[in-house]
Amino acid sequence: MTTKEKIFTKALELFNNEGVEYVGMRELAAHLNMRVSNITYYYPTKDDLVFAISQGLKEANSKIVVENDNITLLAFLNMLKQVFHNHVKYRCLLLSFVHLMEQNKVIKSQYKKTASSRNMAISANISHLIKNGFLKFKDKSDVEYLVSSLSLIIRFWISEAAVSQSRLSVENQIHHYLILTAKTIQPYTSKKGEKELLHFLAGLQA
Amino acid sequence: MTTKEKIFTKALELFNNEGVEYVGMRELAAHLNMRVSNITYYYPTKDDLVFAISQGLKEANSKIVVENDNITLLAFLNMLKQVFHNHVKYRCLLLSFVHLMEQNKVIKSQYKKTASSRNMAISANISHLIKNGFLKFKDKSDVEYLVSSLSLIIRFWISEAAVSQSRLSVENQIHHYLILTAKTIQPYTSKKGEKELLHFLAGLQA
DNA sequence: ACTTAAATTTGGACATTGTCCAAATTTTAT
DNA sequence: ATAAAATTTGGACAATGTCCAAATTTAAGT
Repeated sequence: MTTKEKIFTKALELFNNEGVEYVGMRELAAHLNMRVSNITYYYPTKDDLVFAISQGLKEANSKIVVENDNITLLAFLNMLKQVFHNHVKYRCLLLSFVHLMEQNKVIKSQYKKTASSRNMAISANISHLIKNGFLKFKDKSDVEYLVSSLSLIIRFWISEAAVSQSRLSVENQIHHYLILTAKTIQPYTSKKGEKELLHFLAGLQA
Repeated sequence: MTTKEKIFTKALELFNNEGVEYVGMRELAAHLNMRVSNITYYYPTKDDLVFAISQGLKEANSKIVVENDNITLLAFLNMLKQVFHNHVKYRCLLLSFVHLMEQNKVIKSQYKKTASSRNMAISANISHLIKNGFLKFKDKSDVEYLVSSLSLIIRFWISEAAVSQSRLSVENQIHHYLILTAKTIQPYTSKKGEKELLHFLAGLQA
């Protein structure tokens, strides 16, 4: 493992445990048996380090979220499950989300792209799920608002969990918000869709 | 206006505009034609100042959220609308939400109370809305998850808006998330409930 | 093997932050 | 008018992220 990778890994670990804002460069350096300016050689500013981590999340998610015309509702929900797990691995980012947006302009512009492409990916998947008979909508604008709802849950569930559900294990937190996600979709399912949705929920208990 | 109130007001203004973390004590003092240590006389630490502001939001919301057995769905939605407006007035708090939770233990314990009492208030209102024939649920657990969904939207809509909807005016942002809230409730409305809900949505346009 | 250049690591400096305190000043009460 | 209390002030402190010149290690060419 290169020095740069060691820094990345230890930073992610400490940031996740204590919060990005509460891990100083000196503390990070101490954990690495390194001097501070050695870190700044690879990552000139703390923002650069955070940005690198955000790229890590982006890559991890890009491996999961795939465009697929033949997607099923079950596959869609399982995809979200994997995204949730990635969010746990990179939770420091999501917990400092708005703060990072305000502070770090590179992350902000980067994120805007990610956000809109995610929204489009969700929209596309919803369209496919309609076409494939898993979902049905009375009103066209309902689709748009379902996408908004899902975006909100996906982006902020871990923040909510940190505040309200910290007594639960990580696994149970994920379950809770996956159920919430499924329930949000449920009103728009067809018979076929609801069957898969219930199957997904049953699978969560096992 | 007392010195303490002047500090409070100016701090809220600057915090809202620039973010809590990006307004230093010296900058705040300069805007007040005051020395830093004069602020710390009234608010020994910045946390104390932030806590005072959080109390302001709490009081503002407590005036709105009332227990009412005869509540209608329209009244419930209008209550949420006022809460949303309060959130705009105190947006610095909600934007730094998770960050403040981690850092400021007084705010954290304070918030946990507020959060659970809010959840209970929403739950109580939903129960009344069921009893009064505006909502109906097939599954009992659906109630619990609707409450969770509403909590999530209420708490994080402004964070989402700051990132994704910053091009919209504040008024339009509020509209967007009120519609989202209404759509979240819609699947569980009775005929009577849906009528009021549509009336509320129509009122938003005017 | 020796020299040179590049890459890496180091210690110390800098400005900025929130916090704190003793002294000075203003206000209030007697 | 005087004493006490409340308020305001300037300056200090440790901690933070950032930066830079010098020292050290590594790699490459002869």
